[in-house]
Amino acid sequence: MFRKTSGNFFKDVYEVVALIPRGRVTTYGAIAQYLGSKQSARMVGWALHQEGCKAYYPAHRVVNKQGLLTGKHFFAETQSMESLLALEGVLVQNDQLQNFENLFWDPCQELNYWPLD
DNA sequence: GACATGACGGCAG
DNA sequence: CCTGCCGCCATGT
Repeated sequence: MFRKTSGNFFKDVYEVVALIPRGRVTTYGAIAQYLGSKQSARMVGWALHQEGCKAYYPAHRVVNKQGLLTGKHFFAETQSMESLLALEGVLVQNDQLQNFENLFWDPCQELNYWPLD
């Protein structure tokens, strides 16, 4: 289940993102850590770029460690991250998540799995 | 097959 | 406090 990166990195990212509860958000680093490679946060963002812009899954719930919407630029204006998040009750101001630490959803914690690290 | 790049993050200077 | 570099993995040229 917790298979490491074996070409399924995208799949794993997709899987984790899909598990993000509505109205909550997570970070690239958190997902990367959950996948066992906390240092490959870049890959997470890259993975989202592959399928994220298609709006097939809530990529808008994934932000950077600062709670900043770094990827909003890749969303269509009609479905901007801010709007989508706002619909879920998540307040965003100037690309910055409000009350971010309270909305933060850590897969390692919520999924009851802690990497051996 | 090699080099450059990307929605990041942590640490060093 | 701010700037810069390295690491990580997969994709594109």
